[in-house]
Amino acid sequence: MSEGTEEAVPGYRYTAQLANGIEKRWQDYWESNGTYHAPNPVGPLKGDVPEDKLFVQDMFPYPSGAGLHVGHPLGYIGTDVFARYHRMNGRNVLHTMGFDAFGLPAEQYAVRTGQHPRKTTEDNIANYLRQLRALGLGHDDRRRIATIDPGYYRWTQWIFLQIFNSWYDTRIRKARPIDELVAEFASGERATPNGHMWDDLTPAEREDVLREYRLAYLSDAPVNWVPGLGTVISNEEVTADGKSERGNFPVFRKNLRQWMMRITAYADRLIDDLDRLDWPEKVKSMQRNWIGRSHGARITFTVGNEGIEVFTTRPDTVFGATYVVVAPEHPLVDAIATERWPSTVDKRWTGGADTPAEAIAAYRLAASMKSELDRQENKEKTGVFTGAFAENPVNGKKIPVFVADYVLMGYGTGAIMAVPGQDQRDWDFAKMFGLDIIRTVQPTEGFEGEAFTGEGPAINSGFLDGMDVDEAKKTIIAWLEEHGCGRGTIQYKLRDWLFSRQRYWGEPFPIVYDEHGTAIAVPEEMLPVELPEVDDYSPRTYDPMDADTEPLPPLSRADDWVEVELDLGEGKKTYRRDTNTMPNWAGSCWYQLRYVDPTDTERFCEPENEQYWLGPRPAEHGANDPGGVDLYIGGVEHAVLHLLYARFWQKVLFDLGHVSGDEPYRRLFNQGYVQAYAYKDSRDVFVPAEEVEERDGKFFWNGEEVFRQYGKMGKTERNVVTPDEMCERYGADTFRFYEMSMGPMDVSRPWATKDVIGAHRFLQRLWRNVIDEDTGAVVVTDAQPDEETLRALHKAIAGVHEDYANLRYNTAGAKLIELNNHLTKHYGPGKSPRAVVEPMVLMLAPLCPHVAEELWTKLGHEGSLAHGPFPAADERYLVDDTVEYPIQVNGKVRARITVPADASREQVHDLAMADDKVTALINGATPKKVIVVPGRLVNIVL
RNA sequence: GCCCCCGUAGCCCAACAGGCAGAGGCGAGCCCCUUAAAAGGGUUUGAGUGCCGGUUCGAAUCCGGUCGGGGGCACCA
Repeated sequence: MSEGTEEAVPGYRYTAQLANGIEKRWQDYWESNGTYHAPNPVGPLKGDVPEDKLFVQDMFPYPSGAGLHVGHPLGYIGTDVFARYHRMNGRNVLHTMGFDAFGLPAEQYAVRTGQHPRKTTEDNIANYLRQLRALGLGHDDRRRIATIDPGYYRWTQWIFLQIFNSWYDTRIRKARPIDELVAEFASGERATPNGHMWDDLTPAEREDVLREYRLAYLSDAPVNWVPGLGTVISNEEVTADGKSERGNFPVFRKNLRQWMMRITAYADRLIDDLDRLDWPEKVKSMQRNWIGRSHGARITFTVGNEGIEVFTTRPDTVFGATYVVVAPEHPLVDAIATERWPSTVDKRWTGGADTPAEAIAAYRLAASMKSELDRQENKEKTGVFTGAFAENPVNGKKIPVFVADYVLMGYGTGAIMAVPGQDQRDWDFAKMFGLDIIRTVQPTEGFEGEAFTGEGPAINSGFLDGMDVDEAKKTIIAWLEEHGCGRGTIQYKLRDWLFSRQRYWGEPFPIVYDEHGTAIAVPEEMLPVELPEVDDYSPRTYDPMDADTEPLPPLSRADDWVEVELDLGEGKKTYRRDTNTMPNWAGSCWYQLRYVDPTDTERFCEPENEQYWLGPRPAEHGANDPGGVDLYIGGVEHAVLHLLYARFWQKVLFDLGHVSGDEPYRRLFNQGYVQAYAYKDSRDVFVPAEEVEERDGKFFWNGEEVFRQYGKMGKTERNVVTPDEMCERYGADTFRFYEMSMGPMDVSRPWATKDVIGAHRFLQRLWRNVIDEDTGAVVVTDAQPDEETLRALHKAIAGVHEDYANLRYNTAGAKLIELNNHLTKHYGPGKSPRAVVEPMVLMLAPLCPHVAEELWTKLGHEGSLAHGPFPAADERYLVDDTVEYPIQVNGKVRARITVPADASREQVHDLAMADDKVTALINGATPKKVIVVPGRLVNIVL
């Protein structure tokens, strides 16, 4: 490179190099001055706290080895801009970021390399912190946490014990300490399940009773076992096609003793409280859907000496039940199946078998071999007759009982009454097997479909005839209850949360087992139960298809750790530790509470601090305010996992009196994704996106045509762009400005490196309006800005205020560009009035904090602008003296008039009618109508 | 199959509560600076809002339908 190249660029031009210097300097300044430290009311972080506070939170990241790409910081910068804006307006703003650092990738990396997962994870965190710092995020670094820190997971374990040691009192719809339940049993106020006196039960027997109540409990129910991963997973982690979300392995239902969380106890509150949250409708509806509350009835159909209880959401259609279906796994199937077929049996019903027992056995076998996917893809109805008939309790009609796999054992009672007239699935089955169809709801006029699921009057339904669906439901439920053959009930899709995993890199359970295998809580003062050092981090994994395998957790091999001598009140005894670990979600269920009081060693969070930052504020947010983080930004992918679990924990803690609000996140916002183009060659292999050239709408790499696709940014796709590169090429402020100006926060958009230059040029132009590029001197004038400029300034202030407050950073940025362009055009470089430049710099600060700080200092101000002032708009300059009205004639603009802003409607009308072009068009006729919209336009209708 | 969101200039996006379709950026054209170049400056250019219909004095905006894209759920009784 020749020396001449350098000469061309003025010494004080805002180049990437200059920006990088400024950025580094301000990052150091902020750090050493604790600029973003937010004081707490009490405790180690105590300080003067203004009443006006704001808690902004990002969904914290898992620190992956790949580091951040340009998509990740979109939300982080978004929260930062919001936080900075409010901080400049005088609020006490809590904004920080920690790490959700337990998890599979670190463990798998450890398995491959023998490197301790803590080492890899901490290295990755260090790299993340370096990247985050370079972006100039205004985090309170005293509040950083990582879920893997023993000082953090001590409290995760503590909360687990709170949940373990409590039960849900359905009478008051609230969790209570388990001791209070024990007291009820002991006093006889509540009877034990087998009728024995509480005092007569052994400790193990008592524990068996309590297990049915505890909100965290051991269960032997069927769970999702993934041999390919060597662990069990929760329902929420199983994809729609029955695979594991991670690894995409087959999932098998298997009975295993596992930890469960009784989240179902909270189903109603989790649904009902959604109405009190300022969340995207989409997320709310996903949660409603997942919890799946449906109102209906359970009705008993007698079959010989047995009674089959069915669940239905349409008890009003019971007169139209023409058969009953039970799931293949239903426990009553064998009891009700008859010895042989009735003589008149329909051939289609027998599955070709000689007896019902044979038919059922063959059908069950076939059903069990079907994968989840088969069941879903092949919706052709199948089933066999049991030989038995059930009696419909409302009319005594005998109807056949079938076994069919379109009824699932896991939902409702595993049995249904089939009403083909009003249910399409039943219709399909009835057609296939030649069963009766009775309509019990009058279809609407002209209805041509099969099953009718709409509203209408009841028909063929005895005493229900003529009633609408709602009334018929109420009436029949009352009838059923009166006659003792059914009752109204509510059914949920939500299942209890499977809470244990067979992994190494997670929180150990603070539980030990005595010689009877009874689970005992580790006393609080012995927390945290730390992870032991092991030689082998891997769980035993198996052939992904091999369902007949058992989980073998890595911790179970740490013999010295598993066996532990403790004195738990009975003298020193040997106990065995629980060898499972908690799922990845545990640490993120409560981290907002720890951000509030990160260094507290006595409690997970002091009540004063919790109330200040997270407590309900009815005065501000209405009487129903649940409290919680003021703004929580993250992707929509956690809609039913993290966000449901966190709400559940919060409610338990609230019930037990540990927190003052019953929701963790008052306002949720889903940011969009930054996506990118990727290119594949003719062999379907990705090529480096950066090296692809576009010619005439086609794409080429190394002279060969390649094909473009749009999607996520990733290593595999070879299209990753990192913030590091952007900072190096343009500086962090340019990167921030560009990323925020790509579009509104909630919209996904394609990354376009070539567009970044626009943001950079803007900052260069703005810089040039303040600083002489050759000398570095400040060049603003002290002249009074003219009227027009003041109007432009105050209009910008008003607009930018509103845009920042509503997360419309793209338009805020545009207004700043507009204002700067006005200065350039109006005054020329270096001649802008200080009175306009200063507020402009302040308004720029939330988006581009480094360059704003630098200019603010150069303009002669001491210290940081992080805490304001933020300019306020002067109303006087927001209204114009005159307004230009377009005059429409029959909706088309034909003329324009300029009138004083305070002209009355009549004056505008008269002036418009007097306009030459208008009079020419009207040509003496009387208009039918003249519409004057004040401040907008005039429309003359001829 | 059911439910939700989105379609504005070559591209990314604006347009308050129906009122002149354009704020901003990229690109493109032209000019200036430059030996040259561009991560410099200036200036110009742009679509009638996917499509059809309705309501209205007036529709990108409201309503109905349709096409295209994205997402969620999916035999949940």
